[in-house]
Amino acid sequence: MARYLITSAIPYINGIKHLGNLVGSQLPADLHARYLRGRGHEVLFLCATDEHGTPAELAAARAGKPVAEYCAEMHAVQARLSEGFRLSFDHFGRSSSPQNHRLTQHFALRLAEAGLIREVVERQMYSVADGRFLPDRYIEGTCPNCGFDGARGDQCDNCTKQLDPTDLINPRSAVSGSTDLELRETRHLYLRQSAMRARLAEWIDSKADWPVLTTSIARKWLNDGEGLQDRGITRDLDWGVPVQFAGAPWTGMEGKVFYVWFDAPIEYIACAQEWVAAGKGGDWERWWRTDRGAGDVTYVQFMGKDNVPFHTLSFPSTIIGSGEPWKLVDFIKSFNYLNYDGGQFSTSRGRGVFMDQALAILPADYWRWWLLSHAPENSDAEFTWENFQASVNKDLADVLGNLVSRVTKFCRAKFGEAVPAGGAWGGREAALAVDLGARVRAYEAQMDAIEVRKAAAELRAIWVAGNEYLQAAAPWSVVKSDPAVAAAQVRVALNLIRLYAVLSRPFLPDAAEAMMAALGCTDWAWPADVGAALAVLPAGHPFVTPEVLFRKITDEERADWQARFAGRR
RNA sequence: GGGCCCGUAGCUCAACGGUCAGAGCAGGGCGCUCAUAACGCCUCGGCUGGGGGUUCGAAUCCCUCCGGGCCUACCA
Repeated sequence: MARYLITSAIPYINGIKHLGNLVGSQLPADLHARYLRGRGHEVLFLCATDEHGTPAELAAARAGKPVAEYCAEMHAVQARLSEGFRLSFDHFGRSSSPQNHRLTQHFALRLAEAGLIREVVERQMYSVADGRFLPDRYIEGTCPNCGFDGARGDQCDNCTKQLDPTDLINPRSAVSGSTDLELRETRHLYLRQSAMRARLAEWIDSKADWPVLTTSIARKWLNDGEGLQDRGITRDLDWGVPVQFAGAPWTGMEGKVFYVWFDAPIEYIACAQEWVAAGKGGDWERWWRTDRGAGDVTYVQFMGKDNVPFHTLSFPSTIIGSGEPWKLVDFIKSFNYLNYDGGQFSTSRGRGVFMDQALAILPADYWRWWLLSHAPENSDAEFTWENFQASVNKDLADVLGNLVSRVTKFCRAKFGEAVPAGGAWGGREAALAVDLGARVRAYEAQMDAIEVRKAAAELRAIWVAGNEYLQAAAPWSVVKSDPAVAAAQVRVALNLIRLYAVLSRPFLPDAAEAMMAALGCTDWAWPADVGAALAVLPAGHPFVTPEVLFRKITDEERADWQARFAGRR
């Protein structure tokens, strides 16, 4: 039994996430966590909401609420949706927690003591009317290059030219529209990532088994131009972790907070402290401090590709730079983007399916199966309703659901609702055990490697093997001439259902529970020996014929949903 | 502009430089009748985006062109 620490990139607080966000981090992280638990390992699976930053403040303002109140409400909403998707976090924390405040300030202090913090005076756009500094992208104006009127201070969306806010003609605040803007001097803390470059490069180079997506993005930032740049880790905002605190080695930082990307990864650690504070665990240090027992922990992070630089460079700089024995990530699984029906998911335009809408249409398992079996691992993937309908109907309803249905109903009709006695295994049953044994080992290999699509394909093949066996054994024919042989066949088939529940549980937690409940079984032991696993349910063991596990999606529904989610939420 | 990823069957995707490029879905045929008109078997389907090169051998490595996507440091 090994120990695994698993974190999912923490979703931003300002709204309900869409299916692309879900499949990019939380869902595959949950798959991995459930699988490892199923194998009997000790797992700590953490996630949280990322609550600081300008967008949170503006979203709260739009909602007419204090930002703390807004974040508390949205955290509850996201927590509820996480439960709806059966995301099995051991704790779902908040980056605004007191634990994260303390820890973020602690890291800043340690980094300063290590000489890795420097102060920089820079000039930022200040909006007098809004009473705040504005990030570049919150300044709008006319592009000096193409004349487009809606250009942002960081880039023109029309001609894609990189801009500085001062380049814009007639600049205005994107928040209020005010043109009363001025450049003001402001002092900020920078993390001297450049000083860590060689060490980070060596570390990345040692990770030969990481996804190309992960290492190529990291190398790009390490080597591009003049190499890894120092990064500002503070901002002129109210909402966040204060930069000026008792014991801080700098002065005059009142009114500033740490940049969200500094404190957000630290929340991975703080979340473990929250987990203890919530009474769910007794010791967070054995997961995070290599001097307190975390030396044998395997730490795996899941994230979308946009998060990779922060997890491969910034956060490791923080961890390593502290000089303290914190656990460093062992494997970073990153994902490409999921597109929606020929374009991108769009929160602002309401294009695509969002987590709340998805659950209002169909139960979690339907979405989990499609999203995971189509996870954007090697390139961007695309959600289409046709594909979704085909996968759900074929894989879940026909191959798995119908198998459960045909076995239990046949048994009920011929032998009653209990595992039938009599007969013995023949060559076909032995061959099935051998075949499934090999497939289960292949499935484990893909799951161990976090090859999500390939694991899903292997699981499906395991389901299909059950239908092949039934077709070849044909107990509905055999029962007429040799009921004892048919009984042995049905006994195997009923045990197949239990085996499939155990194997499918990481992908389909609810369906797995329903299958086990129908069988009246609570033995979730992972099948080390498939032959033995096919004899767990003994003759005479009662069961209940379950309801339909997965219903089919009709053409009418598909057309309806297609129209409903095309845009304008 | 620079960098990275991708391009394989109608669709979604596999394939450490090494049998005849494979699966699922869709299409066609046959079988079965326990089951959610479900299941099984067989079958059709490819100039691996184009062109050059390296090699005994290329989907795979190199060059180039075409097409798609992403990143480019103040959105997170």
